[in-house]
Formats: sequence, C-alpha cells, structure tokens
Amino acid sequence: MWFARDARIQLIPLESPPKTLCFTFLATKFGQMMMCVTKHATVDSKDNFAICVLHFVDKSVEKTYEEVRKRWSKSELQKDDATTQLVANKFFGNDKENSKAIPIAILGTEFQLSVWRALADLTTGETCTYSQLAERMGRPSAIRAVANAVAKNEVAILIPCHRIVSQNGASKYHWGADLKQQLLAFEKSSNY
DNA sequence: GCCTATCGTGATG
DNA sequence: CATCACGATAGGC
Repeated sequence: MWFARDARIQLIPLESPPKTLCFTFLATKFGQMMMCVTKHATVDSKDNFAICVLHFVDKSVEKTYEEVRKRWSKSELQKDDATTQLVANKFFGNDKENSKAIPIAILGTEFQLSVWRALADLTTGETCTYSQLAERMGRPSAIRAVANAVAKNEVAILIPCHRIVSQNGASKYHWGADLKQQLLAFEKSSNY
C-alpha cells in the first residue's frame, strides 16, 4: 500500500480528543504503519471518517501502540481492522481515483495548526528549511518553536513533515533520519 | 565545535 | 497563574 502522488488533503481541526479511535496496522512500501481513524462531526456526509494518526512502526507494534495510546490518552483505542482498512482502501488504493481530498482530523494549538497547514502547501519532492518555514509563516524568529510543532505531527507522509530539512544537512526525523532520506529520494525519483 | 538567542509547549507547584 | 526545561534550529565565534 502507498499513497497517490500529490494526494490532496483536508485538515479538520478537532476541539477535543475523539471518544474512540479505530486502529489497525498496515503494510506499506516503507514498512508497517499504524493508522487510526475517527468519526468526526464536521463533515456532512455518510462516510465521515477522518485519519487521525499515521505512524511508522520503527521498533515494534507494541512500542508504537504505546506511544499512540499515551498521546491520545483521552481516547479509547479500538482495534478495528475492517473500518480502518476501509478508509485506507478508499483513499490509498492504487487504482482509486483520488478526486476527493483525504480528510485528516488534527488536534493542536493554533500555532501548531498553522505550522501543519504550511506543511501541507509543500509539493511532492519539494523541501524547505525550518527557518524558511518560519519565515513563510511570518514568524521568522520562531524557528525552534516551528521545529517543535513539526515534530509533533501525527500524520506521517500525508502531512509531509519529512520535507522539512535543517540548513546544514543534519535533518532529523521522528522515525529515523535514514527513512526521511529514503522518502525524499523516492519523491524525487520518477517511480512514485 | 562550543555558546547563545529564540519561543511555543507541557509539566509542575 | 508563574516558572522551568526542552527541542527535528541557526548563526557567531
């Protein structure tokens, strides 16, 4: 499983943590991932599921689960392969047409939302430094704060935090700097 | 390489 | 509330 190139996303701010999160583990091109989806009331449609969490399993499923559980301690995590897989197929299927933007439910401060929205503006393969991003947001001196917010992104790939690199090439990543490089290399290659 | 300015967050009392 | 420590930084030396 992988995502369509230039997939469009729709960010839906949450006012409070969802009561329940359905989750499953998915096999992807770059390894196993944990995905959580939630019903949200903001969109008026019958299939109103939004993606809430998309984490790489870099150590073990237990570790990943534990991390997500801690972050979403107010929500009940419910193993639900069927529901989650349904959402995944709907938006990530190879043969699906991605006419619809992928709904992503996010919970964060105003500042964090603005950082994540800025991330969503980056195109596939495009990179940007932390300071450039800060400047783009009109907060040129809030570089460290921007980095903090970038690091707290819960939805890997779709909210492309891997496209932010440091000015000297150090370039850290929550799930490993090497994975970040792989992702960027892949985005720049022609076989996306 | 080390030093420091910088600023939003979360923890703590 | 007030304070504090902490970064996926950057720039000066």
